[in-house]
Amino acid sequence: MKNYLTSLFAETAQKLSYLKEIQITFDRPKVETHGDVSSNAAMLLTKMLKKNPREIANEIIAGLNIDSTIISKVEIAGPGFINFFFQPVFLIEKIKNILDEQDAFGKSKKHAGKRANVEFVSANPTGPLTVGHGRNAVCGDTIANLLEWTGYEVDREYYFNNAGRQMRVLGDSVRLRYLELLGDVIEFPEDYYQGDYIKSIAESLKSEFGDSLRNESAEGKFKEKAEKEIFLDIEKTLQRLKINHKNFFNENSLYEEKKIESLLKTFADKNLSYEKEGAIWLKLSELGNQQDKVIVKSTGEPTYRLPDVAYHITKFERNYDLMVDLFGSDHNATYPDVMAALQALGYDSSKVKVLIHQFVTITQNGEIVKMSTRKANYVTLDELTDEVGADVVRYFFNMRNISTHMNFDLALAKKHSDENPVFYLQYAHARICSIIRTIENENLTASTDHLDLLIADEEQKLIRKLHQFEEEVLLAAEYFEPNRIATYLEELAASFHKFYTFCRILGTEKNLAEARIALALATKIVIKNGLSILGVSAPERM
RNA sequence: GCGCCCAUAGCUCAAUUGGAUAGAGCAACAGCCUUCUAAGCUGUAGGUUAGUGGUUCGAGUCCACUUGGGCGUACCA
Repeated sequence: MKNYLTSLFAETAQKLSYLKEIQITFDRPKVETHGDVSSNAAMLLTKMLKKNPREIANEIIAGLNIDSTIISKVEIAGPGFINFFFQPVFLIEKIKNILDEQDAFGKSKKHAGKRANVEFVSANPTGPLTVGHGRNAVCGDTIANLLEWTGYEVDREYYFNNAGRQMRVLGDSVRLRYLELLGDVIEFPEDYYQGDYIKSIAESLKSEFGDSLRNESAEGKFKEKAEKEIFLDIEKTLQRLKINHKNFFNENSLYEEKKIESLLKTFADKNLSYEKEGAIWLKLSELGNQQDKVIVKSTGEPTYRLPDVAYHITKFERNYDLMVDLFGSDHNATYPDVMAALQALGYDSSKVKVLIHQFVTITQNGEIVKMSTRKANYVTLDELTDEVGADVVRYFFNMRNISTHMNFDLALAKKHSDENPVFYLQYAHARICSIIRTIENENLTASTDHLDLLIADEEQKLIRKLHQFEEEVLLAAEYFEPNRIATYLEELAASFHKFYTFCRILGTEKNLAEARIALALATKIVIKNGLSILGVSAPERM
C-alpha cells in the first residue's frame, strides 16, 4: 500500500514541485476509522507555504491521479492528515503472494550482496552461561536472522579471550580441586571459581591422568581442560536454543599474528599514543573522548582496549559492510574508546553498530539475586531452558526491547509459564493446522478464486495485518529491534483468533469456505515465518 | 562527583522513532463450548505516561532541571 502511494506521490510531484522539498512518509493510523494509510505531508508544508494545512491537503489530493478501483476514499482529517482507504480487492492480492512465496514471504533483497558480522555472547570460558548471557545470545541470534531476512549474508561470531588473569585463576581453581580429590588438604581462596563445574572438571582430569598432574602448573593441563570442557558446555547450551556461531575468534590469535604489535606501531607512527609512567597511553582526549586511557600497562601487558581495536580492524579487513556488536550494559563505557580509535585510524566506524542491552534482574521470592560467575550464585541458562523450554526462553528474551531493564521472577516464571504469550502464537498456528486436517475429510480445499467474498470485519482486519509483515521485518532489522516481530505476531494471532471465532469454515457456502481456508493458510505461513525469525518453533498440534 | 541507560494500568510490557482517542497480556469481575483445538472469544474495571518547566500545528517520544533505579567511572575483561 505504501509503495503504491509512494509512486503515486512521486508522479504528482512532477506537478506540485513543493512535494519534492519534503520527506514524505506514510503511516498506518492507530485507529481504523482513519484509513489504511495516512500522510502528514500537508502539515510538514505549512511553514514553507505559509498556508493552512487543510488547504494544502486539498491541493495535493486534487493533484493525485487516483484510481478508484484501488483507492476507495481519500479524506482530510484532523489538523491536515490525508487518509487513504484501499479497496478490499486490492488487499486480497497479498493472500496470493503469501501462498506463492511460502517460507520466503517477508524476505527481501534490500541488502542483497552485502555481508554482515554479528558478534554476540562472547563470554569468556570461565563458567556456564547464565540467564544474563541468555538475553545477549537470543537477541544476537535473532538480529542475525533479521539481517538475513533483509538480504545480508551474515556471519555469527563469538570473540573470546583464553589468556590473562581470570583464566589463570580458573586453571588454579581446577588445580586446587584436583589436589583436593587426591586427598590433599587445600585452602580454596574466596575469589576463586566456586562452582561445582570446577569439581567435575577436576574429576575428569583425575580419572584421565590419575595423580600424575600433582606438579602440573595451573596454566598447563588444568587451564586447558577447563577451557575445553566449558566451551563444549557453552556450545551445547547455545545449541539447545538453536544458536550456532560460525566463527570463534580467539583474542590470542591477534598476538600470534603480530596484529597487536603492528597496531602499537601504527598508533605510535600516527602520533596517537605516548609513554607516561612506564605505560603506553592512547590520546583519546584529543579524539573527543573524556580522557586518555592506558593501552599497555607498565608490566608490558596490554589492556583490553588494544586487542579490541585490533579485533575490529580484522573485521574491516574481512570486508564486512555492517558489523554489529551486542554487549551488556557493563560495557557501555568501553566501546566509545574503540570507536574513536578506529575512526582515528581511518576506518569508517559508522559501519560498526554497537548495541547495548540492559541487564536481566533476577528476583527470587521478591529478593534480587546478584549474579557472579565467581561466586557461583547465578542461575544458568541451561537451568532456565530445562525449566521452561527453549521456545519460551527465546520468546521471553525477544519480546522486550533490549534497552529496557528486564525483571524476571524465577518462581513466577516457572509457575505461570502457560501464560507466556508464545503459547498464544503457537496455538494460533496449531489451530490452523487442525483446520487443514479437518477440511481434508470434508472435500474442501484452499482456493483463491473467490477471495473477494472475504468482506467480514474480522477477515478484513486479518488481511490488513498480513499486509504489515514485510514492513515489520524491514523495520525490525533496520532498528535492530527483534521485539517488533514479537509484538506484531501477537497482534496477528489476536486477529486470527477473532477470525476463527466469528468466521466459521464448516457449514459455510463452499466458495466462501474455500476463500477462508486460503486466508487461514496465508496466516499460518506468516506466523510460521515470524516465529522462525524469532527462533521459536511452530507446532502443528498442542 | 562525572558518564551512559531506564521510569507508561496493581504486575510484565507495547505505542509505526514527533502524529489523531496511550494499547495488549497477566491478575480482578461478568458472560460464551451438542459443528473446524476454550492454551480461545466477548464485555466491565483499571492512567495527571515519576515531577516541573520549555521547544511546535502536535510531546509518552525532543531539550533543561528535579526525584528514584541500573551499569560504568581501573595500568580488570
